Amino acid sequence: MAAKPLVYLIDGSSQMYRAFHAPVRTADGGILRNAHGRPTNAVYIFVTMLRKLLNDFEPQYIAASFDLPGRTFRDDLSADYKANRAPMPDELAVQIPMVHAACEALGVPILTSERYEADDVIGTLALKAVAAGFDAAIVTMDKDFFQLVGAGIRVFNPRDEGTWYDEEGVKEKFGVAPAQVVDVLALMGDAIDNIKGVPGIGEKGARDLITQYGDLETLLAHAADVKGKRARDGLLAHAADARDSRELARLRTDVPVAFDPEALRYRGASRERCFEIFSELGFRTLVAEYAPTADAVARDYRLVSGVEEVRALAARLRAAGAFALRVIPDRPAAMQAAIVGLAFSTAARDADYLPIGHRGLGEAAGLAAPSALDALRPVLEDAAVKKTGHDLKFDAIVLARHGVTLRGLDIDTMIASYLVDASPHGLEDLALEHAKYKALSEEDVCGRGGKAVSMGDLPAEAALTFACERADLAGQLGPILSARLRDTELTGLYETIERPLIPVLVAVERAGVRIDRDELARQARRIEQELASRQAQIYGLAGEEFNINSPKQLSAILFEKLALPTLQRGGRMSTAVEVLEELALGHELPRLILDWRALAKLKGTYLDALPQLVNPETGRVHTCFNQAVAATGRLSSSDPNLQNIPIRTELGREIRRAFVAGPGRRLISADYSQIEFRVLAHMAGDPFLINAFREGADFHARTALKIFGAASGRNPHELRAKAKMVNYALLYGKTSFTLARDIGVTPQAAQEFIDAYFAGFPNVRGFLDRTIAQARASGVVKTLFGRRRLVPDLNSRDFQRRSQAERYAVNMPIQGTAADIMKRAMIAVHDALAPRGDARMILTVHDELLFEVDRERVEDVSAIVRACMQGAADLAVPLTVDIGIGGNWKDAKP
DNA sequence: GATCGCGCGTAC
DNA sequence: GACGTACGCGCGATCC
Repeated sequence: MAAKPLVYLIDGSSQMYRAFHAPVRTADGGILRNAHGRPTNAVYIFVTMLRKLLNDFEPQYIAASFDLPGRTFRDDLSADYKANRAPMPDELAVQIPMVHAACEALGVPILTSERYEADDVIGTLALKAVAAGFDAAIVTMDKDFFQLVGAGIRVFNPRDEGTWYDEEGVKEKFGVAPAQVVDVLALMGDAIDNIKGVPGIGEKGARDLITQYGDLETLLAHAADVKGKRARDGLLAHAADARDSRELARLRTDVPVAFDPEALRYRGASRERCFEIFSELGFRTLVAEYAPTADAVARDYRLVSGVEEVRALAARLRAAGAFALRVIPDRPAAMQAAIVGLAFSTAARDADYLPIGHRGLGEAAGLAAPSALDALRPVLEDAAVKKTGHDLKFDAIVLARHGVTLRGLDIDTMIASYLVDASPHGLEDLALEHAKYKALSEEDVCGRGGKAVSMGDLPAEAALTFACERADLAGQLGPILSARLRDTELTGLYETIERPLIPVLVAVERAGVRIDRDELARQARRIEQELASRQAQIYGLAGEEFNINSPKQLSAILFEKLALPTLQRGGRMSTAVEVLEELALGHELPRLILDWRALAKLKGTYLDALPQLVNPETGRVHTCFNQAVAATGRLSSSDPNLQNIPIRTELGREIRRAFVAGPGRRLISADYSQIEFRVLAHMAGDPFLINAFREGADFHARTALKIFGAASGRNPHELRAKAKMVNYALLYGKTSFTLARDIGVTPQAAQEFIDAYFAGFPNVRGFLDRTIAQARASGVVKTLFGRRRLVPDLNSRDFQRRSQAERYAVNMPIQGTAADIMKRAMIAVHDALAPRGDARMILTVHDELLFEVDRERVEDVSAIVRACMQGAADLAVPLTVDIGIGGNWKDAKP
């Protein structure tokens, strides 16, 4: 017998309700929302479920049924029906039209009824479908539907991997046959829908009684024989309620709705509609999936081969006066990559690809790199010919390593996009946002995971479209983002700080830092011994061996086996340092764990990792500075991160001994002193703070004096330490609660410190209040140099989101202004040192610059560095710079 | 076997 | 619930 066609009937309203209440939270603890702050969590989960269903079962017939607002026949049956149900939350109600739209877009027809609930529509259609020779699958998590199972009808619960229920499944899950389900529901009632049921009978009792007596009428007829006084009394007194409840629980199967298979035929998703509504909803991965590809767009992407064609290309680039480019590398690290090819675009949907390093089988493995680059060098190095790209620093570094100095940098679309809005700004994201189509990803071309190959392993023809598209898109996006910069008054910031910084970072990354690998190896050996001895002690105290690095295993040992007090930190058994510090007072083991962890961290993150990142070409470590990551405008460092090398503990600081100057050279470390507090003093215009800095006073001691008074008679060192913490608390928008925990006083006392601070510095309070008020009105906060950060949540009703936004709002202008100043200093220092050739900048760590300098030029260079850094901004307070000199980074710290 | 989120820890 | 900005390691769950 041929299988009958199967129709899927989705219980839309209940699926949506459950999707809304699913315990899914975003990182900030709120529910999912789109860019406009509209809640989208229920839509997201519903859509995920629906797509999985469509994907897994490829249904031929499908529909989703939804309730409409308003009375239904059940309200007429019982005045109390659903009286206990809270009204639908607004945040769910606003998602209903979006769920409907998503169903339509995905090709799933929607069914509603004025007078009946979605449940009843589904019940009726299921029966009619069976009568018409179909099988039916009811997609729901609601147990009420078990009553319909049998004779071609099954229930599918889409939760987790999904579960199918036939008659046997219902018996197993619910304990009775489908025909008995209504009777069980009638007895047990439903508190949420306000179906009364019978007092004294719960779920288990109801199931047992119906199993024993077969059905409700038989049970009621024999009510007097029922064992158990409560159940018996309940049945005798509430027979009528039980019968009424049964009618409420019974799904109607006579709703006036026609079963029209053609109306229920799955229509397939509409790419355009899905792209449109998922864009509106802000579902990035889905937007990417349904985005149009560029196939439909007519593009002229050409492969360049032969010396003549390269010369012609160079001439065209020069004639154009400006172009977009992309270097196609054989690996992601700029300081190691070889050039596989170069892509150029001088007009939208038009690009050339010059392959030079393909090992593939294509006829054009490419020109020899030197001759191709020689032909292009004049135009690449000509500052009068403007270059656009996406992450120009990368192209510039790779080209520089191949002997070409990229000049005439114009628009970097990655940085421009980041300045406008720090949300994702990969070229593919920007293509979707601005060009409205899906760009080829490297994965599309090279494969993903372990099977991925390098661009260089592909024939040139295979890389052609990808490469040309990179340059083409950058070229198309350039003017768009340039206009966005103008609209947001960021052109000046871009042109005076971010763009000139690119060649500085190119130089710093290329210079790299010399590493003493022997020193690292010595330290690693010493730490290994320490680790081994502590490990033995730890296992001894624990009474068994376990993985100390596993928080899970560790908490099992500490809190279960040794039954140490679980100092609650947010309900979870944390093994974080504060917790272990406290436990260490009562037991020997936590201290050993802390020591072990500190040692393991040093070894794993620094001592073992750093030597592996030494570049074989240069013998140095070349970190990558990312100019488009940090929300405040700071630079970040990765591969390796050289901005978190230990300094606070003596043992950690030792690692800095391995960062050394080359022969005949010295390291100069130049730190801005208290730059963020100076920025605060300036921006707040506080006369007392400004004077403190002008007089060169000890800043924290001065604040201590102001907020605690001179007459308190307490230890001034202690007061200074407390004032320092209050100062930092202000910078980060800390609350009295956390400040109290940090400085070991009550929250009330901490609040008094904060109050005293604001009383002493009324301008600071005014500045912070003003910043938040302006941000609330405009949605952005700004630094002194015009850098901005979006803070959309300042008007959120959610206290937590709002408070977080307020902390962002007060912190960003200060941290960001300090970052602006440092960037200006870097440009100035670079410009001053570049022509000399006796000194190079090799690191930047937020308020510190590190230089490697010829030994006999140290004094000279120190003076230049100091002058450039101190002159990087004209504030109401002086900027001061502390300088230290040494053969390694540890000794050079002032 | 690769990937990803989490807990934790380092810096400023 | 409670401190801003980053990056990276090891673990272990999950996906394939």
